[in-house]
Amino acid sequence: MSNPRPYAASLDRLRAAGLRPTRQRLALAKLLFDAGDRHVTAEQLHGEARDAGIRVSVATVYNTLNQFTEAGLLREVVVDPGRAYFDTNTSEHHHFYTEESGTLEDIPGDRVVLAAMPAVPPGKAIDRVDVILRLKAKS
Amino acid sequence: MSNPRPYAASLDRLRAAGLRPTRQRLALAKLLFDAGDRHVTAEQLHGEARDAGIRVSVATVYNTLNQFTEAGLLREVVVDPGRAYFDTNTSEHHHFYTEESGTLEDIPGDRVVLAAMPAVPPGKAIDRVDVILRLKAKS
DNA sequence: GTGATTGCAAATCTTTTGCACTAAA
DNA sequence: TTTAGTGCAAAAGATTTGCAATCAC
Repeated sequence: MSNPRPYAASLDRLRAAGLRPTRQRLALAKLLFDAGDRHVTAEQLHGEARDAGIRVSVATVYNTLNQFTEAGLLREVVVDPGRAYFDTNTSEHHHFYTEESGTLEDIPGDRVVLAAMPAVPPGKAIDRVDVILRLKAKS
Repeated sequence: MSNPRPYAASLDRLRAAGLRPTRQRLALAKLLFDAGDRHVTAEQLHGEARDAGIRVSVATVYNTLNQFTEAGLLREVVVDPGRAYFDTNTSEHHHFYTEESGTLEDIPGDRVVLAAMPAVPPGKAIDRVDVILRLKAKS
């Protein structure tokens, strides 16, 4: 069960992104990417690091999440004004969002298709398409 | 050009929504609904009220926007973490968003169709579908 | 009058920033 | 070494809240 090089994957990932593999970046990368697809807020990730015995400041968690996003390792999901979510799945896909619990869930990109693409204003191009299906408890 | 009852429409709107037509609610309603479809932030609306010579506190602008939203007079559009937009168009439709300028533009609901509706998690129902087409300057 | 609404300032929450200190290369 | 990265605390925004004063009914 014990892995002789628990940070090998995170190390490669950071090097490939051109980010210096520091202690805290390695630890955060491990928390983020070793568990499959995840959606986290800065506060959640900071709490997990804390629980795992990793000393990281909130500022560093924010900085790291932003750097990972810029490097293409993460994607920001906007579903709540005043709270940023980060998604480890950077491929084209969409989201279910349950406001009540603050839960995000992926929807594979091929399950949602725009049947008609509206005219884009002149001089502009589509950068990204976000589809959010907001859920509530069934009545 | 001068209207003998400039607040008549706003008055009816507030009464229909069950909101007491106070001075500030009437003034904000007029700013919001007399100019057709609009997308505003609390800060923008506060500035407009200020320019129009209406004394309203920021807190009241926030409270009013939230009350109008709860009453179904406005719809909140989430496109930016850390800034809430309110849309006077409450019918089913979607949005173009240009992050660079903070500009929102409506897309009629019938111009965007989801070709395949993904399976909704058990016990949940779809409350709303938000489609955001993020724009950038054409390269 | 009486209860809803407002204003103001303070409080809260999330995120960013400045700067001295630490660590990676 | 040299420079990037980190921690901390302070700053910055956006939004909410508590409470006395004010207004609609």
